[in-house]
Amino acid sequence: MIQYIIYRADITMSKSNDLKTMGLKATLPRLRILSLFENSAIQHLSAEDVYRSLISEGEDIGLATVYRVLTQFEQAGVLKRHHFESGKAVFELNRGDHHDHLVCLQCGHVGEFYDEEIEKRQVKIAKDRGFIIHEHSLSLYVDCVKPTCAYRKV
Amino acid sequence: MIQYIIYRADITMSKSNDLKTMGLKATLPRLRILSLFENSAIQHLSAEDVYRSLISEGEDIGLATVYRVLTQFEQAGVLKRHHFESGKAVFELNRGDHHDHLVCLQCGHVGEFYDEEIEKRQVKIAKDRGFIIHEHSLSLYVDCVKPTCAYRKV
DNA sequence: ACATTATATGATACAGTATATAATTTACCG
DNA sequence: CGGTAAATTATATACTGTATCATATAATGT
Repeated sequence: MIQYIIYRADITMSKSNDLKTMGLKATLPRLRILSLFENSAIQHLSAEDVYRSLISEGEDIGLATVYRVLTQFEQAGVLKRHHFESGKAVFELNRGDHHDHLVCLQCGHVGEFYDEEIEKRQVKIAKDRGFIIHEHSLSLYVDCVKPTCAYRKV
Repeated sequence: MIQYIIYRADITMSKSNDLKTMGLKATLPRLRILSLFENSAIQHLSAEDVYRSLISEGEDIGLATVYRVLTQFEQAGVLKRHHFESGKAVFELNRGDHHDHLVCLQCGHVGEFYDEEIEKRQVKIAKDRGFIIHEHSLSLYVDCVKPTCAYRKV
C-alpha cells in the first residue's frame, strides 16, 4: 500500500506540470498514458495497444478514456497521429521534429527518416500548383531484407 | 424499352471483354461501376460515393456488392485504393502510371503529381537502411489559395 | 434458344475502430 | 476538508468494411 502511494506520487511529481501547462487536469489515466509513451520501447502505439498495455499492468482504465486522451494529447501537440495502411490510427510522441515513416510490411516495425531535399520539393510542388502545404504524409512500405527483421507485429 | 436495351447492349459490347480478361463475369453491377469510374468527372471515389451515385441513377445495387467489386477491381489492377486522412478508402482508375496525391483540406479535391527526384530519393533512403520498397504513399494536405477551390467535399 | 451449373448479387448480420451519452468518480482550489 | 467543475467509466451508438446465405444471374454445352 505504501509503495503504491509512493509510486503514484512519483509520477505525479514529474509529469503533472506538463499536463497542467497544456490545460489538462493531471488525472491518473493521463499520467499513465503519457508515461507509457515515454517509457515504451515501441514508439508507435494504437489506442488498442495503449489500452491493453495499461490493463496488463493492472490499471483500471476504460477504452473510451484512452481514445479521448489520445485525441486530447494530439490536439495539445504531445502526440502525433498517423494513418498507415493497417486501417487503425497509431500515435507517437511529438518530439518537435518532423520525420516521415518507413513501415516494414513483414514485421510491422516503424522506422523514421527525414530528407531535406524531399521536403523542399514537396513545398515547391504544392506552391507551383497554387497551394500552401498544411501537412503531409509520406510512408514507405517496405520488405525487410535484414536478418534483424524480428520486431513485434503492429 | 428499346432505348434501355440499346444502352445496356452498348455497355456490354464495349466493356465485357475487359472484365472477362481479368477473370470476372461481365455482370451489370460490375459494368456500372467500371463505367462510373471511366465517365465520372471526379477521379477519386469512396465505396459510399459509388453506391450513392448508382442508386441516384436508378440502379438497384447493394452496398455489399460495391465493396466486393471494388476489392476485386483492386486485386485485378483496374483500380487503386488509397487511404487519405478521412479514414475511409478512396478508389481511382489505375491508368498504369504512378503518382502521388495532393489533397485540399478545404474542399476535398484530390490532385496528382509525380516527381522523379522524390521517387529516386525514396528508393535510396530505403536501400541505405537495408529495405526494399514495396510501395509508398505520399500525400500533401494543403489549403487552397485559388478562387477555383469549390469542389465537392470528400 | 434452353437448361444446367457455377458464380454473383443483395439483405442482413457481424466485426472492428472510434465517438457520444449520462451517471459516477475524481481532481482542483479556496 | 468540502464544494464544484471536469474527467472517467460503462454503455450505447456511429461508421466503415466483411461474412453469410438464400435468391438471382451469367456463362456454358447441347
